[in-house]
Amino acid sequence: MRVLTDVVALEREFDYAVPEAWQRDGRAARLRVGSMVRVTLHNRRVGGWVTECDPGPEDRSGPEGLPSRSRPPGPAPGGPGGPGVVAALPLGVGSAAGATEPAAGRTLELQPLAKLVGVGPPPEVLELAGWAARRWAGRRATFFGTASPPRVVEALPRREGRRSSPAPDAAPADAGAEPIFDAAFEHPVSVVRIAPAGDRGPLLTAALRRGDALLVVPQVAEAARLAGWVRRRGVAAALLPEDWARAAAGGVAVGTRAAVFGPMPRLGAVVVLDEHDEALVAEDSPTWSAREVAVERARRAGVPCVLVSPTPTLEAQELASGDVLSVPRQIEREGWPSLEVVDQRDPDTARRGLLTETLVARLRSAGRAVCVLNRKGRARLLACAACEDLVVCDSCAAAVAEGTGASGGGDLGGLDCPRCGERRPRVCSVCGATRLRTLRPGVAKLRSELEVLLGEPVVEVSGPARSSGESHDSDARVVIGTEAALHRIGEADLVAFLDFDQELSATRYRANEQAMALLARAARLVGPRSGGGRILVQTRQPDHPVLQAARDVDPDKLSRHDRALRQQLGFPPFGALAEIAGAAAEAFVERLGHPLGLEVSAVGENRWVVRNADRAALLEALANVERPPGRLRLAIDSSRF
DNA sequence: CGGACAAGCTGA
DNA sequence: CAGCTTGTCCGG
Repeated sequence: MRVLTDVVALEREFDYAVPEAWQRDGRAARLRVGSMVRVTLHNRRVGGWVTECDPGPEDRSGPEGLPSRSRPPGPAPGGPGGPGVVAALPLGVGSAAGATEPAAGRTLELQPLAKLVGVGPPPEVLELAGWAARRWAGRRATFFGTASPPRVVEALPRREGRRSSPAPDAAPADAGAEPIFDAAFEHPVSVVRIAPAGDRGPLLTAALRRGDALLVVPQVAEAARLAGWVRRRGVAAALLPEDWARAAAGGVAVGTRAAVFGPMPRLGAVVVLDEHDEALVAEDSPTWSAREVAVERARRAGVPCVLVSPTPTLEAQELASGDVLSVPRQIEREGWPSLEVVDQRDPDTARRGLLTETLVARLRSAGRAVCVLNRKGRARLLACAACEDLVVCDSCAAAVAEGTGASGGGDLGGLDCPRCGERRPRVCSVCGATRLRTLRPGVAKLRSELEVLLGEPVVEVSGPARSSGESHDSDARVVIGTEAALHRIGEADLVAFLDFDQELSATRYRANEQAMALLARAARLVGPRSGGGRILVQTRQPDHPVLQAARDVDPDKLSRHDRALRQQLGFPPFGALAEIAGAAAEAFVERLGHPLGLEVSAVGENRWVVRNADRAALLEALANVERPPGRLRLAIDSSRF
């Protein structure tokens, strides 16, 4: 048995013997490509996946995972046309060496497999994972892990039958628009644009008609809701990752981004909902995109892939080679709220700062309202939770910020002085307390000012996750917070962006799409204009392409604008860029060298950005670099640039 | 990745 | 030169 271990840094595969006892007790018969096993490696037990059952005689150099000088050029590991399972040699210990093979081949006594853990990803998913590893220059074991069941699966259950055929479409409201939903499934890849409050039911129904559909959404909560929706229509649905075994038995499957590596045996179609949502792209390296894996999976299975969004990304449009299917304009328009733009350049308006007259008037007359003030990044000011003293630098007295190199979750990271670079532990130097409070003067001050203006409580909502302590978000009629508030509030009548220029002026190449996505997110919160849903945007750029597109309910207008720009500047999806960081970054960049057209720039200690207008060339070059040992973060097409 | 083992460093 | 640290190699 050839095995890829779960030792991520180890791309090489190793061969193991099937213990005699396994032949007798039936375990040998359960072994197949994808099976999860434990093996002995260098005096320790590690997990792994069977990648080949009949590896055949091998020359001593063994299967190399990485391209190496000694290996003849051939198909990439995991790629199409990879090693097929060849002849039927009897499974067993040290299957006889082929007569033509070098004698060195089988003199090695193989170690036995240590344990059969359970069922793993099916072969076609392993190959897909291998493809993804190459595409995002990551390790196969990482993706194999993503594709594996969350808990040990000893055996697959029987497939649950459809309890009944899908109910006929119960919502004939946009019957006139329906043919496009079926048409979407007649192409290998298509993009369907449906307004935030538009009805995705007919599209999903069309998906279910294709057989075992895979439905991918950005958020966990949404996956659960969608699975419920499918089940209510009389169709059994596995919710990934929990129902991994059930999904492996067949049927409709629903899940978030990792679900694109789900074990479904008879895919009929793949649908990605809200494909614009950044949650579909892994934040940490490898920065794989579920949208793209979905397309590749569907392609390999020979089934259609439909990418759905109120505001389709250029990436999606490229994958579908251009066309965006949409409902008639009037219907689409109805699925967006009304948009009001306040021009902050107006002198009378400007005088009031962020709390403009229009804003206050709309907040007064609205039902539930959410004010969004984006203050991304780390807190600027910290105060001691005990003595309320401002935390300042010991040597220069400048206000210190949260360290940037901190490990993320750890609150024991240091504090960095932005002025003199001094670093110190995260404690109050006056009283020694370790609990510090972040001051976000922007939001805090506005909250109290707004409270005075409105004469009623205004609650600040912040932080990405709702912590158990504060559950009173929903009590106040008006809340204020960062973008996170949009994810924490379920419903509202009005969303007001107090300073949208923060979004519009961001220098990230995807800034426009991200700003539009934010409006779409707000739109879903407040619902259609017919139900009173409205969005208010304060800006100094009222004619910005994003706002024009939103005002006209014409997302394609923005796409055309952005496409031209990105094409010209060589940004994804036309050119490619990658961030290379970490201790091993320098070695990696060195090995990468300077292939044709490659632009390499150092952007800090141990950090490089490489770009190439020729997208395929850069991806290929990155995939072919033999990974140096050490920590390496490789973010391909990261949207942070 | 992490164990094994070799090469280098320290102290008496 | 033992005893320990640091570095490099390699795994079936």
